[in-house]
Amino acid sequence: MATLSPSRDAQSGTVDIMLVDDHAIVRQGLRSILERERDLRVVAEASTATEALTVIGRARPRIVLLDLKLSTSSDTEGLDLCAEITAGHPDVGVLVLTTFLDEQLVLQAIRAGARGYVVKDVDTSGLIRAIRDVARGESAFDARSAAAMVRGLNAPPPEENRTLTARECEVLSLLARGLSNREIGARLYISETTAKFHVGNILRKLDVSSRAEAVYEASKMGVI
Amino acid sequence: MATLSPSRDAQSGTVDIMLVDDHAIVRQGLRSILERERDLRVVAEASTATEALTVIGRARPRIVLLDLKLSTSSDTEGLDLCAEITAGHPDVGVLVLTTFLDEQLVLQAIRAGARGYVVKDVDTSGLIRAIRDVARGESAFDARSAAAMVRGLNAPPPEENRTLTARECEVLSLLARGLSNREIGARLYISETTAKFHVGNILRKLDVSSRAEAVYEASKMGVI
DNA sequence: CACGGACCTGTCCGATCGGGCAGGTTCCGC
DNA sequence: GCGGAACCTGCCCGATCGGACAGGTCCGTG
Repeated sequence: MATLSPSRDAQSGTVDIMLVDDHAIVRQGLRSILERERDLRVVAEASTATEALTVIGRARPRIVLLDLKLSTSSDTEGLDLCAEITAGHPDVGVLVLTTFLDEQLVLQAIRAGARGYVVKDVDTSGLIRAIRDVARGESAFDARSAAAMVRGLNAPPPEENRTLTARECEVLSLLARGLSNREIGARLYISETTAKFHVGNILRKLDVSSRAEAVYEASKMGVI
Repeated sequence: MATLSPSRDAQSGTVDIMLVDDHAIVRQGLRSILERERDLRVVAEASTATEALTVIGRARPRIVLLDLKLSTSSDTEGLDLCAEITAGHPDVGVLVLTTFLDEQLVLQAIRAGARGYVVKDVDTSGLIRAIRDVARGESAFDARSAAAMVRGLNAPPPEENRTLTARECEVLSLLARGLSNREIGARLYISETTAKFHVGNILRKLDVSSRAEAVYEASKMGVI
């Protein structure tokens, strides 16, 4: 059968896939799932970005299944790899497979040339459908990713890096110290409801969705 | 009638009070509440620690009503002032009046020589009773403060500065980036329940009660 | 082998959080 | 005077959090 000259025909033939994930377990799991499909074939694996770039030239897959995990260490490694692959191999479809949903990440992945974005908790059939879609040259985004993408596209346009009001800065400094809404209210002589109101505005302006995230941002901003 | 030689008699006479609070409004409010009582008299006010130490020598109050607010800036200023007053003026009773309850703060205040700890949301009569108690040489802690004190005394004895396990460090680093339990679980390939379990242990070991506080501690620890 | 420690999982519950809705005041600039 | 912004307040709701249960595995030490 040989790996020579893999089929690039859109209609038929085997879809050659490369798996990129730093966990061997995950790669093995994906491999066993995908190889149950007669039209899918895993032709290569890689656990790092550099390894992926080395292997992709020889394996010449049609699809790269890329686990975009912002692991504890680097956040952009996966996105950079995605960009490099799509730049160097325009005929390869990168399908981002990630553990969970992040609006910004969906958009960044698209900018990096990804042709699909699938959250890992989709069922097996969803993943396989996505692979076939991308292999046919289409895009593949599951419902949640698509929704996130739309939200992300709608939000950022006017998404001012809004500046915090004086009061909000006050609240942020307390919030950043781990105080609850009730405690913030007590310290500022305002009601818990009002503290919550300010916190809500801060979350919106900092573009985060939890106070813990806000504390993280505050620490990066040097507010603490 | 003169302020000369204020009565130090335990049984009778006027109780001279000094107010220490950085908010003029609060001082005014306290003054009007206290002066409705015929046996209470506000003889001095101060808005800062240094001012308080200057004024106390001339005013010679029996009671110092000290607002121990860990304002946006300094956390220990109030406690330090409390310690200085009780050291330099052992016949003065310091009654800590604070916005909300904090177990550690109650204990720290006691160590700093405070003879009472009243949370601001007690009713007026509770405050006045506390002042009269301290003036009589007794201690005055409202029910909630007393309960907090007991809890604080029971907890800390073996309170190890427990060290985090490897897994907990991993979780902390994600937690400190503002991730939810679900997200942490997803990234570590464990269930949300387990993530929650680790977070719980981290909170206990760091001696905090919310993830936002944990992020704050983590930032101080340089974990971020 | 038995024990403890680290890790993993689940369920239940009350408290808090975050968002949405509907108001109010004050102050400043047009 | 008439917006508009910043601030303040209340009520509702579903989601998440944090704590307290009650289990389980694996592994290294005694």
